[in-house]
Amino acid sequence: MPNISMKMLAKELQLSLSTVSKVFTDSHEISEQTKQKVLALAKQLNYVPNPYASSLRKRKSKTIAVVLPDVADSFFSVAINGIESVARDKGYHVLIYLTHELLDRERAILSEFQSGRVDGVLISISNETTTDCHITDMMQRGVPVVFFDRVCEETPTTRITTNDRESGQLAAQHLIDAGCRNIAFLSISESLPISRNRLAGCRQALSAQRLPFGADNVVMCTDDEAENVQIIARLLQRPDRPDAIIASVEKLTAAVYLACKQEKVSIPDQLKVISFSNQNTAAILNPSLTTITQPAFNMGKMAAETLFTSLRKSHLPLKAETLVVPSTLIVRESTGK
Amino acid sequence: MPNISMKMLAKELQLSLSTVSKVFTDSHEISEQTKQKVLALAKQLNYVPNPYASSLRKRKSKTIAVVLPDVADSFFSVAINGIESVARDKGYHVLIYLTHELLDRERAILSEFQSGRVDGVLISISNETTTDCHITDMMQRGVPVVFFDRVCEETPTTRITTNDRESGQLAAQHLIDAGCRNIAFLSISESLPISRNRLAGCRQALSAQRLPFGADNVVMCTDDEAENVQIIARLLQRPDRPDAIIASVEKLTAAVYLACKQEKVSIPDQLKVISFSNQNTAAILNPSLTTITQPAFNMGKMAAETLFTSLRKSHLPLKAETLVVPSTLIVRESTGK
DNA sequence: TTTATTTACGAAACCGGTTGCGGGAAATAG
DNA sequence: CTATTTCCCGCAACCGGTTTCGTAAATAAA
Repeated sequence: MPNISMKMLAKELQLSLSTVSKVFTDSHEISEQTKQKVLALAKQLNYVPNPYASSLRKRKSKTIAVVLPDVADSFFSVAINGIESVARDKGYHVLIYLTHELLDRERAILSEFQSGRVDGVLISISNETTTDCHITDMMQRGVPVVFFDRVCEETPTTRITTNDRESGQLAAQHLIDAGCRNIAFLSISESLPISRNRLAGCRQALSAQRLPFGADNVVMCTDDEAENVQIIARLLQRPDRPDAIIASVEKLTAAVYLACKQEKVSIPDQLKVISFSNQNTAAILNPSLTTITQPAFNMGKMAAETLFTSLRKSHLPLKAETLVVPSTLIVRESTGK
Repeated sequence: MPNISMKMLAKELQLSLSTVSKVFTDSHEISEQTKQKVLALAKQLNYVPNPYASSLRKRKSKTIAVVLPDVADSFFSVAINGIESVARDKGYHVLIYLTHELLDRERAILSEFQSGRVDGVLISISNETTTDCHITDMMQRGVPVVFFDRVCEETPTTRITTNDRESGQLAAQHLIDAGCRNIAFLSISESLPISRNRLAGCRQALSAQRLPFGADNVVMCTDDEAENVQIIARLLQRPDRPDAIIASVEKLTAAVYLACKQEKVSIPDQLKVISFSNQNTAAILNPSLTTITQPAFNMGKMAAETLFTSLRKSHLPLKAETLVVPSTLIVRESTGK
């Protein structure tokens, strides 16, 4: 009895259920006079239609899923802002799911979407994800997918990325210009395109200058910050200690600074540091951090807009293309002097 | 045709629809043999039941809403982690909505929940929210609500908070112990209990020491960082410049550091700073930042657990009580020397 | 006046599961 | 050899909107 239904509106107004329903779709079959009566009562009773009844019949949920490795990350949380702003605008609802970088969770989450729960999915894959069959399976079931940031390059759908390769190149070039000759690249995955492309760009910049860049220059990090501090500390203890570090993702920043403090390595005198990061504390770090800042809000927004456009005209499937929103190099003290 | 339904399973196995349905509820009315047959085919075809059909009939959605002012905030993003972990565990789905500190949006969002879209709501109110009628309305429609962090103290439901008052006191006492006598408190709202309680604790600590703390010592900030920098800069230009600042929320931290840099005020020599913050960059700021760190994950987790417990036994409404998870003072350099 | 058309609304099927109830067959009891 | 119970399963109503189709009344066209 708590919630009011169309049936109750209909009975109250001596109208049929279907007439009331048609009022809410603003059908031309209903006279203006009747519409006003129904809408007036609906407003008075604060009527809100049951979304699931509608979803069931219309076979669309007006809901999308956002699947992320983690939300405690400036990039992802700002991207959510972008997504939510578009969704609200278009009248969509947003379900959020976290994989915590686990492929199994990612699979389990996506498998639930084969039943109409969502009209589409925005996903940034986990760093364990090297195959895409769980994603293509879902697409074949009719659930459109748009990747953002952490994409699967071979999956035939739209991908929103930033210019990872150019950014890696830009970062390395910036360090070279600052006089660095032995640059270490901190990675979190060998398979993720963002990692690989940023690394590739970095490598390209170095080889263009005929600077050496071997396997030793690439350091694989983990998901555990304390562990990363140790990994970086060992890097700093090497006889051929690097004179610069590129942190390929935001969450490695703290580990770099902490390892430097621990090993008494001074930034930027002994080591220059640049990080891919959206942290708004970059400017107030000690020293302030030079960053490659990704357009998180716009990437989220664009991913959502792309998906909604495809949903509106569902005969038009998502093109297998990569849309690139460029990042920005923000030079601060950590690469200065 | 893409999605398979129970009807298709039933036809394939020469069983009735209801029999198949009962298999999935593990009904005692169905023989073990039949169950195995149905489950085997379901697994083979990768059958996933339509959640909205079920929601419609059972009048429960297995979905909750999380309503937040913003997600680009360490506290909220970590709290989401806590919420999501519990939700996943209990088989619930999480819809996310952002108010951007706008009461109107908060109202619009909640008004949609009167129709069975969600079984319950977790909310942290906007700083414009001073009345709770949009919330009590929803509760009266049968949608349970649990507040977390930014609560409405007078609304008769469960609230999860941290010990804001004691934390404010602790922060002030810590500054007093460090020799400060003229403490400024940066607030973001006159009405939010978190702001008021933190301020009250601060005031209490000062009056206990017979130290003055008037209206001038409380500085109201805005939602715009550049503006906040100016506000704080003006504060630092006062003839009776404070010797300490308490930033009552995380997002004020950067403004404080930037204003100090701009005004060439040295932390902690000329000004000690303590901030309510969950930022993991606190330790690598210059100087590292003393924080009151809130148990974000556990608060989110507890809010979700409380809601789910109430949902499981729906005859037991949520008690109008406040559950307190204590914060931690982490002393670093910004209050040192 | 008759026929064609438009307008405004209702009846009923439908979306895909859920659930109360009824009944036939086999098993146990009397 | 009946009477009762138990075990399995199907029928059908139901959740709350959506949509197709039919139709009576009003209006236009012939």
